[in-house]
Amino acid sequence: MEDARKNKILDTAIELFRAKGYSSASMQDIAEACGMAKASIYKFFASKEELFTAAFVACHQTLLDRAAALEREEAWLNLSPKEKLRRKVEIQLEYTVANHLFMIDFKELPIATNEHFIAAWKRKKAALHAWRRELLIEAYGDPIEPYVWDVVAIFRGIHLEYLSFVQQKVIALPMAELAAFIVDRMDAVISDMIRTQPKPVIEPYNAFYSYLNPSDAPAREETVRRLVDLMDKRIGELAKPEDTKKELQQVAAMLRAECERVPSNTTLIRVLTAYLDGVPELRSYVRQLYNLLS
Amino acid sequence: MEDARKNKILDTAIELFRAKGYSSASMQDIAEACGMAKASIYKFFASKEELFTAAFVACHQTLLDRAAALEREEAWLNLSPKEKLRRKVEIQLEYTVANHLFMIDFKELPIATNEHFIAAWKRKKAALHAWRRELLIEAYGDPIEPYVWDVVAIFRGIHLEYLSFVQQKVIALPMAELAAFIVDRMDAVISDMIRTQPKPVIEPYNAFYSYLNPSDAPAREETVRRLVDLMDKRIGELAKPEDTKKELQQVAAMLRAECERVPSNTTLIRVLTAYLDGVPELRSYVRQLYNLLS
DNA sequence: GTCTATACCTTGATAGAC
DNA sequence: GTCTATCAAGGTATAGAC
Repeated sequence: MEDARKNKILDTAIELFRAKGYSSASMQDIAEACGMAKASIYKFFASKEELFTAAFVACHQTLLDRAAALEREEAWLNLSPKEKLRRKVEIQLEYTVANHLFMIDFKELPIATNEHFIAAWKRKKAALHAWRRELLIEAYGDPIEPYVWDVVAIFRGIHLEYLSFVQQKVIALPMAELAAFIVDRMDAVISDMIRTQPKPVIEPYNAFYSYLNPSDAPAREETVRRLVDLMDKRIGELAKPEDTKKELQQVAAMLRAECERVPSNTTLIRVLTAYLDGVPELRSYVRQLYNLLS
Repeated sequence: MEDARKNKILDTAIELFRAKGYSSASMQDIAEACGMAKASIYKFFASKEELFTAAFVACHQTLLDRAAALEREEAWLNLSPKEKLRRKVEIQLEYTVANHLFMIDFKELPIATNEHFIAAWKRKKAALHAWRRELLIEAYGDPIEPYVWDVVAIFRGIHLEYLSFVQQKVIALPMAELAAFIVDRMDAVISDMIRTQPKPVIEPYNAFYSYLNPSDAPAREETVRRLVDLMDKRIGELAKPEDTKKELQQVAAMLRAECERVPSNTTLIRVLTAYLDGVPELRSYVRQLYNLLS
């Protein structure tokens, strides 16, 4: 049976990657742990990167499967929205504790440049992202729609931070209680947002494309455009003579045009931003613009 | 001037580590970027790990320095507590954007087993952690004291999550506004916690253990002191005869005295802790204490 | 299909001329 | 102090006998 052998390699690889990380877990280690020769692994997986990708995908499937199974349980429909949310958070906590390696940023890993892996990674990331959006909408309904990506971000941030404490084994609490605690905090954040209606930070447009595709060119251009719009608006509010403001706005317009041109003149952009940087009120805009363009 | 050369290596290393990560930035790369031979680097830094540690330390000093500088500004005292908080959050955001590599978990890196690095890492982590606690206490006052570590955790989680969006260049907002947004969300979480008084998840005891670090001598002494205090208090709450508790508290006092003496008698410490370890309720304290002292 | 043995490469680190 | 040249270690991946 070749499948059995392949699965054994995969399971062992998952275990070792989890324990030692990508770089430190060598093919040699995995082969030894499987009780076979290194060359045999290469009969099933063409490279270490492909093996890791397979491990990554297999691991991620688990969470979504478990969440789906939850909804098929008999008692599920009788639960309150909040309790449903809590249950799902609990599952997510448990899953993430076990699969921490596969949840973090892969920026540091050599595999972060492997195209096959990146494709798989993005797919899973998007699925998780959409799933989180779904469960928050289910729990809190339409009112959070305008902020939903901010809500997802805040939820994920809190979740991951507590997770690191769990990882350090300093939380003497069952995951069920931790999940309840997190949900209570989310309650507070969300009801406040619904009441005060702040301007969302993460716009749907960005969340949509960028989470999948951080380096997506059109998305970034759109972001730059919005930032320049904001800066333009801010200039209008400055306590300065009208003609000064007019001039600053012209500079902003030139900057905007230059950013959209392909290829853009980086020297001109530098000069224009340097000019705007002279106005203290605009400095933080300019800085963020720099960040976007670099 | 040897210092100039050393600094050049350090700056280049920081740049390359930031851009490519620890593993992918080779000494070869760094040497080439410096315009010198690889062997020359080894005249200044004994190993790659030491170079990385130096880069890490140099980078971290910046944030705390900048925060300290902020407080010396003239207008500082006239700001409201909330505005002070917002300003500090802004600085932290800007700093963290620039030094992302040095802020993440190093679990995946080979350097995570280097003792020198771990010591430096923990020291900086503890300093940042204490700083965050400080600024939140300053902004919200004593009422948050019981939850302060949870508040810090939630703040850090939200902060890091938004940071990843900044990193992905999808946030069309100056850091000043993002900081204000985050502070508003923290407001909601905190006033809710003050109102509902939930049981904290992260106990001060745990916070010490995970963040205040054994390798930093003064910090460690303080940690030990607080830990013994906590243990002393716990002894007072035991359901035991008064004279038994009295005796246990005497042992704790001796332990405390011995820990503060330099050099301390490790055998005596072992004996004292072993004695306290006989009381089940104190066992987890003893274990952590042992950890701090090892 | 599975093993042994090895080719080949990239690292970090060093020796030794200048 | 700085270079060139080189080493040793450890990694991925493969060739070839069985």
